[in-house]
Amino acid sequence: MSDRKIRNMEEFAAVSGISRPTVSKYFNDPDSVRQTTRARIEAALEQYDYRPNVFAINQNRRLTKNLGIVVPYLADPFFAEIARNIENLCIEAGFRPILLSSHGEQSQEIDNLDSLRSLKPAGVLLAPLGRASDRSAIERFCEDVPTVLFDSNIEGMGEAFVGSDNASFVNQTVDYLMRSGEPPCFLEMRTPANPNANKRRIAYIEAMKRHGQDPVVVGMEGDGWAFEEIGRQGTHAALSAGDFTTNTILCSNDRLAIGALSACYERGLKVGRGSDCDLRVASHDDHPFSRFTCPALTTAAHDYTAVAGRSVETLLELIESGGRFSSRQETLFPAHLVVRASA
Amino acid sequence: MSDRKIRNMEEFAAVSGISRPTVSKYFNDPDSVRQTTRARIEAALEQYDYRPNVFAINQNRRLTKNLGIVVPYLADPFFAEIARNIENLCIEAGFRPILLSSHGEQSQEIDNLDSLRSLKPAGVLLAPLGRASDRSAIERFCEDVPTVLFDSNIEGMGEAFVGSDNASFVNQTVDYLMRSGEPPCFLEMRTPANPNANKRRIAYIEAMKRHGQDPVVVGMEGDGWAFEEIGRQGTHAALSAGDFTTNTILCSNDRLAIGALSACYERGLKVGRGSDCDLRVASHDDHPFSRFTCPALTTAAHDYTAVAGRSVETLLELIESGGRFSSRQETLFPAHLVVRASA
DNA sequence: ACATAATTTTTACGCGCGTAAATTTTATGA
DNA sequence: TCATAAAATTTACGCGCGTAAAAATTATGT
Repeated sequence: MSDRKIRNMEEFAAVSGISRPTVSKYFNDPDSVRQTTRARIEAALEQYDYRPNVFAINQNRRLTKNLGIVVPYLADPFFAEIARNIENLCIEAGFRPILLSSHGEQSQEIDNLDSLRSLKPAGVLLAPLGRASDRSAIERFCEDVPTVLFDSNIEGMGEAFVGSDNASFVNQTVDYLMRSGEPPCFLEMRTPANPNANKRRIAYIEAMKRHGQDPVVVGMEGDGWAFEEIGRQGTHAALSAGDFTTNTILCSNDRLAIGALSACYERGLKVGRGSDCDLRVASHDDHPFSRFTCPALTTAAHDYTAVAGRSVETLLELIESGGRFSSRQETLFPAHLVVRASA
Repeated sequence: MSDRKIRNMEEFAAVSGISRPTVSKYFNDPDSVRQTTRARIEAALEQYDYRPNVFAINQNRRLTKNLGIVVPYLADPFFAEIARNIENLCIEAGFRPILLSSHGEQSQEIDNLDSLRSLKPAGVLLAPLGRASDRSAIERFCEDVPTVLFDSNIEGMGEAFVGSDNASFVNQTVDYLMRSGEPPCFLEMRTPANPNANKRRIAYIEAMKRHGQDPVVVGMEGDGWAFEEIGRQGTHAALSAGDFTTNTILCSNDRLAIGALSACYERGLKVGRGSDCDLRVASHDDHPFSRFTCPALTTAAHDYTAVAGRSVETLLELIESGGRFSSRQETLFPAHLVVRASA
């Protein structure tokens, strides 16, 4: 390993005794050059550790190997987990993922799309903020860049959507709760940020009617992404007000449920399905932490692997199709019930 | 808003009737051009929504406005939270943060440093993996790019380190636990990924000696970043083996504690400081979720704001100093105790 | 050894922008 | 109104690399 610093491909081509265009060809596909030149280049690579500038590479390519990934809030382990899965799949497919978080804010989401435009990505996987998104900004972006939406659907945006089937989530939890105890009351934020929440509420109401029960929806005040705290305070308020007409609470998502469990604990209420328990709490998402709550949370789980896998597959198909599908594809994966101790 | 698409600064300069170099000057500092030309440019900006390509901008700048941020594992809410703080501070300072996660793997950390090199950042804030880091790769990087380490220190690397004072964390929890009940046993991973863990163990042993007590360190098997699961299984094992000689467990960090609480719950052990409780559990970090565990976790809290703020300040000073400090700076912030219900 | 095909090299331009120097245009003041 | 300063324009080059076309070099089969 020589200590001389190689600043660019020009210098590296010089020390390896090969012309720059051939070196360039090598880096794009090592098999596209003659065996002997490949050996010479790789010998030079061992002496001088040179790697092409990733951003200059994509400056003048017909089709780059960049894939953008945008999630609404990366500090939420749910998105961190799914993003990590997607990133790995992109790398396996020979692409270069660029992960950006919108931090729950519209301005950041717009900035992210703008940054991605500059990267000239081959395609983008976008989980939009939802209610807070600037629809027209996203629409314009989708016109320019092949985009697949995931997790949170916005009608008509992007060439495809991959996500989970909210009705499947709710049907499974409601059915389970109905056959194992009292009918569930539904706990949610009054003004949810995400369209999935609305679909879950509707699915809950439908499911309850199907069971011949009156739906009970309890809304909580609060805005932003501090779901646990909203769930905690909202549950305290609802318990004080006597909003829950049964002993069973079905939360719209796990983070609210974590807050609800916290409130129950603070009030000395025992959660679980035993006869000595005061309440049952169930939820949706199978958040990475929900296995570790006390009691562990009964929940409907996303098929993380399927959603991540299908999202990447769909995007790659889209790219190969030249950026357009004949019609917008929607893929929804069913949930699977994870029964733990809380309900 | 015209529908004509502007592809680059050249075209935008044309439609705004100003020369490209002047437009370039405007985007770097709107006040650096004459009022009338500024008005003309901004009028054009309202008609055609053009924004310079962020990556081309930094291709040939003397000093870019890019700042790199590398964290070892972004799916850990602790790092997500501190990264979010740092990102915001960078933006306020007029810089452009690029956040990368090493996903707990050496190869990814090396890749990240390499990507950053391509971005020609003005500086980098690096929270290294720790034990899994490739020291020489990091060392070479620090030679080329002004770098400040944070959270996890590696002796001699980078121009400065900003983090928390592990001894302060442990002293506060140990002192509190000693004066409020039985002496604590220390629960940790046998082979921790992070140097902070080692410092905490040493500080625990020191603190116990100071109190005239025999330290009891309980090590848990396990590797990787699934700390909750390691904590859960390890606690089960330790409880079965009778490793805890007192009723008080002090965990090395909150994520292990979350797992420990889960194990206690599964065994029907009541955690808290009441007379009806079987165990006390305390910990370190004040992880974003530790307020919502059942019971809520007593812990020593990082001064998130101070660490994030000082890290960014230090990096900006470093950049202004031309990338070198006369000597390596180390800033450690003390913890503050957060007493909740678990101990 | 020779014709042919396959690679490589040379040459030259492009991506989108920063930046420096020389020149021209505008603004300012007496 | 004219000299002077300030700002804008023109011109030209650079960043690190992709890529296309033409010329030169190698490898292959017979």
